[in-house]
Formats: sequence, structure tokens, C-alpha cells
Amino acid sequence: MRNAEFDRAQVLRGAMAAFMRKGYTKTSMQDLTQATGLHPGSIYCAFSNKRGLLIAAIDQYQQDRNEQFKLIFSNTRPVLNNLKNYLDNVVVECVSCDSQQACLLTKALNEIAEQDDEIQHIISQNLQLWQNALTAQFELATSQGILQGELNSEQRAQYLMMGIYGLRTFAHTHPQAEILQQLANKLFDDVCR
Amino acid sequence: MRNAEFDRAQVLRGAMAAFMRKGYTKTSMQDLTQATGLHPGSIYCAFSNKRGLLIAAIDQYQQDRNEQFKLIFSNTRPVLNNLKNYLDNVVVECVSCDSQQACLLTKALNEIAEQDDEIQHIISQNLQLWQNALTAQFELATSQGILQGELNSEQRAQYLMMGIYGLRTFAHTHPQAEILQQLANKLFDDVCR
DNA sequence: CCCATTCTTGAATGTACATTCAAGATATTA
DNA sequence: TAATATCTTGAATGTACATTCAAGAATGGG
Repeated sequence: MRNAEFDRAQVLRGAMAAFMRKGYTKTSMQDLTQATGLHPGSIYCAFSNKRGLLIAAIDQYQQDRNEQFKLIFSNTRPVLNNLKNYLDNVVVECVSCDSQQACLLTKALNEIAEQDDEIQHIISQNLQLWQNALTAQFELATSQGILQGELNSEQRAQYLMMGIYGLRTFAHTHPQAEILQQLANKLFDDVCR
Repeated sequence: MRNAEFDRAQVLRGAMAAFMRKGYTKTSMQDLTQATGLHPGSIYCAFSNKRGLLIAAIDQYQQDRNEQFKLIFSNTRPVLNNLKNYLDNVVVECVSCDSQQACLLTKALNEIAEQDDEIQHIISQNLQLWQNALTAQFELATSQGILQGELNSEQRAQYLMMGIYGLRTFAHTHPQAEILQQLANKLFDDVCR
């Protein structure tokens, strides 16, 4: 008889930002009411509780990132150019030092790992989809004869994921663009080797 | 007129373990009294507060890891063997999935980054010492003519640090020894390239 | 062996938090 | 426009937490 007034995606993006800034535990419901513009009652009505809001935010994050991924890879340029652009984009995010540009999945994974099996599973699954998408790109490059070497596409994707995780953590101590870009360049070379 | 009864190092190792298991925020003082065997009053007397206990625990962690580092590198075997052993050791820690085997520095860095400047600074400094020690090993190998290529020793150390950070995060989603060892092997190759 | 000093104990304190709920507001339907 | 269903509001609730503190215990010097 009456529809909710808020825009679910916008609310979840606000929650995302809050969780990325302070981490799940340290983010209070008060932070979340501010970040989402919703009153506590509305949050509990729509997402059950703080944990439910995190799960919904992770889902929205995955959708948003998937759009971005498609944007980078859906074109006719050479696959390796797209991959390099993708990695350079990660570097830009790291350099900005803007906590909103962090990766919600890895942030939550590092915080919650071994504490909440269900959330850990959700995050792992999302990261796996991610890795699969990268594997597909490497597979494409291989089928085009662009990539050679001992590694298969899955191994390349795993190594790239590992490198991106590492880059994001490393950036906390060395936020200089030059250093990060250099590491990313070598990572790209090594992945393609 | 009277000495403290507890063994400071042991107390701090208990606190370390607690912080590594749950993270700083989620670890309650009750957890810490259990983990350290100390009553709240004693903790506050010795370390001011929970934050002070974390800082002291980080310091103890650094000392302990430094001992371990020396143990691995203080011998007459080839430098690169030692480096490989060191990396393999990280893999073993990752595989165990034992949260006590995590790295307190990276765990705290990922949680607290951009939230507590002083702690961030302490962690960064400790990680830098770490990186410097690795740089020295690469420098040694280079001076022995074992390492060639475009990279300088600092760049190699940075790349290795990045890789280790990445490996630790990646292990949360892929704790299989085989996969992690494969990634570590390639990382070592690429670092030495 | 007693005194002075320091350490230990753990219950008490106040605060900050996640969550609930009942009253009020608003939209849709008839 | 009236009735009804649903959403919104934000103060109230109980809990869990970090921290304090005063009483008690233990040590070593004299």
C-alpha cells in the first residue's frame, strides 16, 4: 500500500562508504544512520540488523564493481591493454588514500576472517567470481596467441589477485604514486610472463 | 619495594594472540584479561589502557619476529636459499589457518589504517625496518653477483613485501598449501628476476 | 619481625552501543 | 474522501564495554 521512500542502492552505497572508512566493528549504528540517511528503525526494518546491512552492502558493492569491470573490458581493444588499464585503476584508487576507494571485500575479509563463517563465505564467493572474470580475460588473450609461457590462465588470475591484495596493503605504508605504479608495472609484466 | 609478578613478554604474547584472533576493536578487555592472565587493574597499571597494550604488543611482536629473522638469515648458506626459506615459512603460516600465525602488523595496519595516526606510524616504521632487512639481503646477493637484472635491492624488497601481504590475504580465500606454495614460488622467481 | 611501599584484585562506574517499539505520517485503494 | 495498510520516527531499553578505585595481599628493607 505504500513504497519505501529511500533509494536502496544509494542507501547501500552510503553504508559501504561507512564500513570502508572505519571497518565493520568500529562503525556504529549512529554512523550508519548518518551515512545512509535512514533512521535506526528503517534500517532494522529493511536489513534486519547491522550485519544484514553489511551483507546487503557487500552485494551492492559487487554489483557496482561488476558494472565497472564490464566498462573496462567490454570493448574491442587488445585484452592486455584492458588488463593493464584495470590494474592502473587499482593504483589510482590506492594513491588517493581515500578510504572510500578501498575494496570493501578485502577490507571485510581481513577484519572478519575466521569470525563469521557466513560472511566469509559470501566474500570468498564474490572474490572468486572476480577471479573467474580475470581468468576468462587471460584465457581470451591466450587463445589469441598473445600470452605464452608455463602458467595457465587460472594461475595468472590468482597471481594478479594476490598482487592486487598486496598492493592495497602496501599502499597504507607507501602511498606514493611512483612506487605503487612501479610495483604494478612489474606485477603486470610478471603475470603476463 | 616489590616487583611485578608477571612476565611482561609472556603477557604481551598472550595479548598479541588475542589481537590477532579477533582484531583490535573486537577484542574486549575481558578477552585480554583471559589472554594475559592479568586483572583489568594490572593491565591499566602496566599499559595505561587497551590501546597501550596494543602498542606494547606490537613492540614485543617486532622483537620476536626479529629473533626469528636472525635465525633464518644468520648462517653461511647462500642468501637466496635463506630468502626462499623465509618465504616458504610465510606459506606454512598461511596454510595453518591459525589466526595466531597471522601477522599482527598487517592485521592491525588493515584495521586501523587512517584511524589512529600514531599507531599507523608505529606499524609503518616496523614494517619499514622489516623491508630494510630484506633490502640488505638482496644487496648482499647482488654484491655476490648472484642477482642481476634491472631492479635494485629496494625495489626487490618492496615487491616481496607486497607479495607477502597479498599471499596472507589470498590465503583467507584459498588456504590450500599447493596453491599458496605455487604462488610463493613464482613470487620468489619474479623477485629475483 | 614489623613497617612502608608497591602490586593485585575484582566489583563498581559510567558510557556507548545495537536493537526495539509504539506513536505518528503518508500513500494507495475503493 | 475515508479507510487501511505500510512506512517513518526517534526516544527508550537493556547489554556489553573500557576504565576506575579502594581494599587487601605480598614483598623487601630495617
